[in-house]
Amino acid sequence: MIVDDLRRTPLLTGLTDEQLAKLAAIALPVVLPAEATIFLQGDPADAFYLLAEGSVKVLKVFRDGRIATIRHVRAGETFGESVLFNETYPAAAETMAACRLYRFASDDFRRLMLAEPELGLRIIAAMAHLLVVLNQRVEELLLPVPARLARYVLDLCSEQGSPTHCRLAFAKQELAARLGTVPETLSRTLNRFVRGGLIAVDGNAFEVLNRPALERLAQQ
Amino acid sequence: MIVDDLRRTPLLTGLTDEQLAKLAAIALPVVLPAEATIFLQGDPADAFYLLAEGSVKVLKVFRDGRIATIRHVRAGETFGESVLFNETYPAAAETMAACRLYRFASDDFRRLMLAEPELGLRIIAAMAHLLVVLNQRVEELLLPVPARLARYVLDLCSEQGSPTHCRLAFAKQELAARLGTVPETLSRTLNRFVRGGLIAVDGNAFEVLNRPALERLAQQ
DNA sequence: ATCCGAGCTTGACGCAAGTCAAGGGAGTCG
DNA sequence: CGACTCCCTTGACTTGCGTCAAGCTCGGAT
Repeated sequence: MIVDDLRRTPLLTGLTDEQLAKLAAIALPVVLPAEATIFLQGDPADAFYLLAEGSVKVLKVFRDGRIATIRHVRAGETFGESVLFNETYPAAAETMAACRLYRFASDDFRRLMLAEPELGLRIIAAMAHLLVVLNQRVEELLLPVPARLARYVLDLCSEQGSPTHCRLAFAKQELAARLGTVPETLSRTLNRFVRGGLIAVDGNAFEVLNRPALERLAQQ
Repeated sequence: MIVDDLRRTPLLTGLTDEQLAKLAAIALPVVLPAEATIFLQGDPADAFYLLAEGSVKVLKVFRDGRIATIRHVRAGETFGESVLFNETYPAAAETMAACRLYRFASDDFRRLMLAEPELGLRIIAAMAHLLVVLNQRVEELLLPVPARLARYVLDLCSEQGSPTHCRLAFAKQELAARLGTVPETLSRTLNRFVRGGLIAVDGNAFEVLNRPALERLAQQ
């Protein structure tokens, strides 16, 4: 049931059943397998998406084939919101796993927003969050790789609710792309952290051993 | 007159006099000299701003004193919009010249937005634009300095309406910060461009001599 | 078991770009 | 007119990180 998916979305909690129903009326369910392209950078943009289940990455592809991941989208989050007032997508999106998502046509959504101002507030909240994420990304890219990695590990821990343990949900090369670097450099940096006693690594599981040092590194 | 300033803002064109009056009612005029700090990164965020006159830069300051400019705000643009749903500012803002600006308290604005959904659309448009800018910034930072400079020069030309000529409105060290680099590197890169016959430089005025080559460079 | 391939790691190397230090205008002040 | 400052430039040096090229490990297919 579409409304149930919408209700489960953090962004939309607190909306009335009536509001959710109106939203559901313009939501187009989409099901995609893993590694599917949802849109490419520069594509004409006429819709944004809500990810109900699965996992998606937003990325930039460069002329020389390099790929940089901007963000990983998790279930319950939206992506492509900027299209509400842009004519092309500023980045590409592709699925990392099988996904269920909902597509909202910008026109429909804009119309609905005028009738339900509350929805506008929600979208603004989503965009504000995105702005914060992008701001972080800009800040990170101005920092050396070890700082980026330290930040990522600390964030991952707090996200997974443990002060010291966390687990990567994807391959390390994926993490390298997310950090704006390459697998070789990630491997070396991780190694240096381990030798320095900052963290312990077991496959995709990380353990923070020296949080203060890691936090110091994250600052720059 | 506040309403006149608002009417001149591209973002707000098309609003009715009544809507503008309501906006004006919650706008707090602020006058600042050059080089004044408007807010710092991490400051509690309870307002965003519309720049009526002057020029402002949004920047990040790092522990080691390095400064990176995120964007230059020109008259008629807003900044700090993300605070509508965030509790702190993600970057700092300071004036580059004497400025007249209007401060909008987030609470006031949110209230007004529910009464005037149209305003929500405008703010969403502003945020969508910001998202595009930040996206560009992320993309740029993944490119080498010459590519960033090439992009900047090309953008500056098109912004100033000439295919070949443009003029920098501020010191070169300011440009270096905007490009995420240092004056020395900018100087050398500029020099290489000149020696390669890509551009001519006279003080703060640039002339594009070989646009195709510059565009190729801008790609990567 | 054996083979294979994907993902990860390691080493050697090169280059882009940052740092440090010094020197050159150009404008402004006394 | 010098002296000061600010901005820009130049040179020499250092280093972080990407590239290229091997190995390594481990899980799946046969």
